[in-house]
Amino acid sequence: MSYKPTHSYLKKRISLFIIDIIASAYNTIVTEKDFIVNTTKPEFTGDYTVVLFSLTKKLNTNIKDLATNLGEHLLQNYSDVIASHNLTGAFLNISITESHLLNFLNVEYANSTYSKKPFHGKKVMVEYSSPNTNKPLHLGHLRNNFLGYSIAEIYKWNGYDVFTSCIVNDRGMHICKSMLAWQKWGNGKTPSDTNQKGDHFVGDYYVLFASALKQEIAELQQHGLTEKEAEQKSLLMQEVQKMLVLWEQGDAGIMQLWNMMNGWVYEGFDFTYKKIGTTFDRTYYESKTYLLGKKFVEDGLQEKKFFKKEDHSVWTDLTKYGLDEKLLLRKDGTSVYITQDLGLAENKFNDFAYNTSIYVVGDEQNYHFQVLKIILQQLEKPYANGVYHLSYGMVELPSGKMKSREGTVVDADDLIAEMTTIAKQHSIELGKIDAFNEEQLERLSFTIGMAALKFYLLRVDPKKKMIFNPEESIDFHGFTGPFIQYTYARICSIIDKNNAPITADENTVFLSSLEKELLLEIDLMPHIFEQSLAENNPSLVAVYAYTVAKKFNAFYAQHPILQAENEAIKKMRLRLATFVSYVLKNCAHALGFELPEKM
RNA sequence: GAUCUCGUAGCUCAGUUGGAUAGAGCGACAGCCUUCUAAGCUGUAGGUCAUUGGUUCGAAUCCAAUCGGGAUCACCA
Repeated sequence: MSYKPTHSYLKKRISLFIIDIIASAYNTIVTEKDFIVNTTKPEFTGDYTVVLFSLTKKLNTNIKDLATNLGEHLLQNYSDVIASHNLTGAFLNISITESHLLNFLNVEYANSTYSKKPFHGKKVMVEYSSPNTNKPLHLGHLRNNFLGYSIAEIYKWNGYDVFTSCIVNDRGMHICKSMLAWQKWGNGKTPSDTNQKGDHFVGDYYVLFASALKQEIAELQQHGLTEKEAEQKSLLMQEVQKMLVLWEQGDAGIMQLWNMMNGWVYEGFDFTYKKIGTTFDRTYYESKTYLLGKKFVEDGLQEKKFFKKEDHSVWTDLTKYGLDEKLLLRKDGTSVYITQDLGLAENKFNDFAYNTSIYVVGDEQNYHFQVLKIILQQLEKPYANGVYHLSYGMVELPSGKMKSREGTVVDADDLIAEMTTIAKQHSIELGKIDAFNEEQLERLSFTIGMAALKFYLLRVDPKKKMIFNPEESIDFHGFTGPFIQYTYARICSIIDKNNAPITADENTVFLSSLEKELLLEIDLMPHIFEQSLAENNPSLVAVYAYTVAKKFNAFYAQHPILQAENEAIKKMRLRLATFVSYVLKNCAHALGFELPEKM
């Protein structure tokens, strides 16, 4: 009759019980996939429900016999967990014993790392953020950063050895564009001259180039050229291409310009990364990995896995995978995007010997990563199969895609500042933090604003695109980060106000149905984190944290802990509150935001 | 054109991988602050799950077609 802290949640244990019973009573092997265990709908009595349809078919028996049989065996063999059962239709509803739940609570409530898996040595590399050094970060990058950070934390929680990395796209055509623009129209100005963050400063020159190019192409089109022809004929584009070749040759002047401008950008990025709490175990630079990629292409060419066209460009034929031919090296010998990713994969494997390598990159690059994996397989790299693209949808505005050229980009720095300001206004209006000094208020506002922002971006399934309406500011009420924070702060205050030691016999306690629900919810935490990892989807954790917090608030709004009818119940509720606070804290940690003890 | 993807309440999103009468938040409306934090709680209204057909005990979920949005198919990254 004692609870064993196995972290094996009830839903799973019930499945295993049933597999066991069927093996002995029916002499048949079934697996967890042969039947379903659900949480029971509120209108029926019970906690978990086994759906019997598929089992009756498999066992060639009728529902009633099977239900009676299962029910009896459950009660006999697992009486410490199973209290009772009833059958409605083909749904076998099972109730969990109160003693099991109370034991669970009493053993685990003080376990601040409840549901955390022990280290098992499997290595995961998570690459995320991956900025371009030609423009500042925007809302889409924030989704990427928060996703990458969160998924790394979820892997850690599940016992993985995690190594985070960032690839900086610091070279290529787009970088040359902003360099050329600065060379032409910058008049030697620096970010401090215009009092701008470095990334914003450089980004402005990228936009400047884009509009100049657009104008030039429009003029050429008036002379009867198609858009594509115009782009090829464009003097600006030709200059950019020349600059790229010079860059790859290591031209001293170009390198100096490149280093200077990238330096400005990094300064700006560092500021933003620090704010949003993004860190990497290692930063890779495309400028340093692309040469290795070129070598791989040469290797593949030698081994006749790739082929060269008449103009000296190098390709691989992917038609047998249902894809097209793919360019690997341009005719002028310079490398393309995928070339550097080949080198990068090798570098990452040499540095970390990963089992799995996750790339957090937008879904517009699904094709790219499909191709990358195939090419690595063509090259017979041992790490090829571990490549996984964590593809996420774009963040769009109600009017459609964000476009930097049209000025419809939601800038990351601006948004962070705005969230902090709103949080501050709320805090002052509510008047709860009057005792705070200016610095504490600033810190709290930032913590709350960031939680709102992070939760907002993480609560949605990553693979779906999401719509952000700048007209309506991000909410601080309801299904939000601040709601989790609020609940946590309340619990802290409850515990704080009860210093008096309580001694009572726990066995006299009875759980209300809501408390039971809350405990069953907490019991599910290991399952949620496993699922979240299996799907590479932090939104499950966000939803979970909200559900737990919601249930806590719902019950304790009406049943005050400190006014409980007797000491035993008070003690039990304090323990439950503590347990909830740990769960919330761990969820928040996985989602990358802080929980203040007072707000 | 080809491939992929999405379509659920006025808006933003869930929906436990095929299970019972489809759920939250926001917004709207009605209540609740002399008792642990009202960034909260309780209630009401709001749905032909894009459409049509199929598969079966059972479909928002699987299959097909249609309509509608988006992405990719670059010597951009």
